[in-house]
Amino acid sequence: MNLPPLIQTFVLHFGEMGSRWGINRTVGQIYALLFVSAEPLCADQIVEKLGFSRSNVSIGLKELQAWNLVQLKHLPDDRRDYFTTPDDLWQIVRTLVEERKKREIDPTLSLLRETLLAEPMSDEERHAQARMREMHDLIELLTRWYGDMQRLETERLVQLLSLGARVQKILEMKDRLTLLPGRKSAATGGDVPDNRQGGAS
Amino acid sequence: MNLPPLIQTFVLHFGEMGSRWGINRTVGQIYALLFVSAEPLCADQIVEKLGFSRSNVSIGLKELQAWNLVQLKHLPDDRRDYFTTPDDLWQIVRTLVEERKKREIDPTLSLLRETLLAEPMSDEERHAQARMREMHDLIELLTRWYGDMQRLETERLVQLLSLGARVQKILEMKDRLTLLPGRKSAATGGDVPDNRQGGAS
DNA sequence: CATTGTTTTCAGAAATTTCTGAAATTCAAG
DNA sequence: CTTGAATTTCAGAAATTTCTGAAAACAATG
Repeated sequence: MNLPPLIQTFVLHFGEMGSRWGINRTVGQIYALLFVSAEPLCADQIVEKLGFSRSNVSIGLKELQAWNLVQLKHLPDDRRDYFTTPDDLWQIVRTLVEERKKREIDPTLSLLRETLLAEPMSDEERHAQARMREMHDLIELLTRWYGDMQRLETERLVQLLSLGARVQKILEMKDRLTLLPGRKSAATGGDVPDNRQGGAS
Repeated sequence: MNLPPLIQTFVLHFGEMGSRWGINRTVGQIYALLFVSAEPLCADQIVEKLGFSRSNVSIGLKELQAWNLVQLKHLPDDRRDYFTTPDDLWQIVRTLVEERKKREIDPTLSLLRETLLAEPMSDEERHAQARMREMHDLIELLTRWYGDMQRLETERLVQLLSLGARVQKILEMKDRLTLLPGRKSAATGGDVPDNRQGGAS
């Protein structure tokens, strides 16, 4: 591996993290390298810097492309592909979540929905189904929420996140406003559905 | 594998999903099984139902305990350990996120912080550092937000999530209120402004 | 349509992870 | 202490994943 120490540390760490998240170490390292590089890199440069075989890098890049995590660039008079990561970190996060959802959450939701249609043949299955329904509803709630957040402009999203728990205060304020006599419910577009989950523990 | 079809489907799916999230298939299946079971199960029952070796189950259960994902129960006059998952799904989600944060996010944040202290030796490193700072700040923002959410009571949290994008509307309303002359911004954690009959749509 | 520079594919090698059975350990009760 | 039911450990087997080099495919150029 042929990198300045600072970058090497980072790259190794992300290889490690990647593998804990079900992403192979090579791919994690390639991504980390692209992420910190000022300029787009081509496959051979990556080979040179990380010391993997050419084919390994090729497969890794293909995988990153399949995840929409890299952008392709071309230099004039050079037909090699050069790769970068988006400048906008939020864009990266969005893509990551989106892809993960597509591959893991959505299929899980489908499976749960199907399973919930089946006729339980025993109490055992009846109980299992009830649990699956709880899970289904929870995932759906989270997914809906995510969809809403995904649609917000980044600036608004950051605003909201920065607010953190203080959003609570504002909601209480809204409660008070909407409770005032003679006013129609304020700009909420309706009341919050009672979506309570789970119970005692 | 010795399970009713409905449950088997679920268990297999979660084994699969587990392995995509860096959790081994066995552990995923054991967890799924416990999750849908009405009664606590002991290791031998799990062996019987899933058909893994006894030792494999033992290791899997140990791992789940290390992740705080299962609860131990004891039946009177039986010294075997029986395992369940919490009834409250939100509790499960909280634990999952918390553990994942502890193992992956926190170390990453530390590494980033350390890396940011180093003196860059080249433009290459300087640029890398700038990228790492962006990443650090983003993760920290998300982590802070998560900490806030974690602290909310489940009921409040669900309320907030159900609100989804509509929270926007409320914030706009709040903006309008706080923009009225003579008030300081409310987003700083101060108390809630008293209600003016402003122009909420 | 041959040449050249480049990327991709793929079969098997290497590495890693997971799983097993046998032995060791634990611990409550006689 | 011993016994015996239960759990854990661990070395190696099995399975899976990752990685490589050589060959094939591709695509722009003359």
